[in-house]
Amino acid sequence: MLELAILGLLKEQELHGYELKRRLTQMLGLFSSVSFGSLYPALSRLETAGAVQAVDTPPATPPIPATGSLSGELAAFRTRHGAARGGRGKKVYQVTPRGEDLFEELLAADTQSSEDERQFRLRLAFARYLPPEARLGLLERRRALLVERLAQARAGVRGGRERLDSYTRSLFEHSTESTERDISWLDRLIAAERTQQRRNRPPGPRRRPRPRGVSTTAAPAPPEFPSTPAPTATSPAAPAPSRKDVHS
Amino acid sequence: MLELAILGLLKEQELHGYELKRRLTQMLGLFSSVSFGSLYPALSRLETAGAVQAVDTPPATPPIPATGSLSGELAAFRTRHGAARGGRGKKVYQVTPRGEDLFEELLAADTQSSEDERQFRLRLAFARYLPPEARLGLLERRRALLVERLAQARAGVRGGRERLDSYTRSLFEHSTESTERDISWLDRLIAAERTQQRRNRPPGPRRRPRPRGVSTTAAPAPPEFPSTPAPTATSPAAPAPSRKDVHS
DNA sequence: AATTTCATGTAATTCGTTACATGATTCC
DNA sequence: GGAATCATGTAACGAATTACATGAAATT
Repeated sequence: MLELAILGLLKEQELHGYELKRRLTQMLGLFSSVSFGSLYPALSRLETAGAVQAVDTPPATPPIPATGSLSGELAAFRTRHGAARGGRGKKVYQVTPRGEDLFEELLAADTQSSEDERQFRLRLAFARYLPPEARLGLLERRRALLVERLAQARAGVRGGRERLDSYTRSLFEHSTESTERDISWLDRLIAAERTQQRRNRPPGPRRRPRPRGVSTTAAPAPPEFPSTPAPTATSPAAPAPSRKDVHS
Repeated sequence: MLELAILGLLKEQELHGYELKRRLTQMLGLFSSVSFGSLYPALSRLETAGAVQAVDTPPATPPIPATGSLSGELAAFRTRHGAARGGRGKKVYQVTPRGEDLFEELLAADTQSSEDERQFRLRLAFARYLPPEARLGLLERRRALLVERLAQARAGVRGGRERLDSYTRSLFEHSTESTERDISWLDRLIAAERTQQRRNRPPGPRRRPRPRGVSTTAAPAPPEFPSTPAPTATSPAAPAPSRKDVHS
């Protein structure tokens, strides 16, 4: 998870750990913060795995002005070269081709396990790097999961004998409402995605171009979009195709 | 976290692990599932700590019908007595007085750290066990946190140079909107809570009855409710005091 | 010169998961 | 008597956190 986020940010720009943390925290500001205690080890792992590497910063600073100041020159040396690697200088990282592959792999992996809220958001934030089909799959899996949860939550409440106290009830109602909103938001995204895909593959005589056997783990059954899997007030009337926004 | 949830459920009803898991999963259905691999160890810890204990089920089943069946009697024995504790019989737990204390303690603890969504929801679900002031504190701290996050997210986006692609943008907008809704939901809860507290402590001559020095960790400054900590569109016009629901 | 902020890292701990292993009960 | 379900537990592992330790650069 952290690896994916790091690689994603590093793809766009070379960064060092400290700055990376700031961006992650802000980017994940919508989900959570990241601590140095997890960031640096993650960076080390990635470096060991050959997914990222410290860049040789070309000395934009005057190349050794030879001021005679031993400590100054030493500091400059440490910052830019060897010692910086092992010592305390700033280490600016970049992704390697190996890292690009890893990124793709991590992004495509459909863990779908618990604590997926962050996972999903993270993947969506990097959705532009996904092939269109995988993108749709991501959105649809998420939608299915939310619909499922909603149904279960409602069943649980209806099945449960004990009436809830006001706090639990309020929590339940608010959560339910939020999930419904999430679902219809996903519906809009999915609709936009479909529109977009139709536009880019316009005069295709075959409706479904038979998905090439790439990822075996995802979507064995066709999407079957508007056939509300749960009958209970899931699709909010109409998907409201107001926003026709296309990525970037 | 898990301990708190277990104690809270066990407070209302004696349960065994398997059933506990089912209820937890459903209750946390709004947040997440729980695995046996974490549930049983948690139960063991609580038992070791003397917070819960296996109940001596009074033999509602006919007390040893003396059928001559050795294995049958052995099984019955195991289910109800000694061996059941160490062996494989159903173990029904109840909270001890010690456990009640632990529950109060865990519930009152204001961890406020990361992964607090679940924490907050769990605490709110048990809010009826909190003293009114602590309840208000819980809601207000949550609100403050969301407001703070919202402000930071907006600042981050405005500060960031790179324009976001459509997915990130949509994610950001949706998250922002959700958070705003959460905040105004909290506003309603807080307002209801205040109304409720005024009603129960009606003709008090002193407005603020000088909080007794109990918890040092929370709310050193007075609540200062409607003074929007972040100026940016936080309070949604009016708190809309439509629902006057009081707990249970 | 001192303090703050930037910057990198390690160690111990927390809290949970998945996978595995086993036994008891119920139903066909 | 065999399968599904109920029920309890252990072992190995995972991902992140907090606390600690250190040092370099910028600011006052």
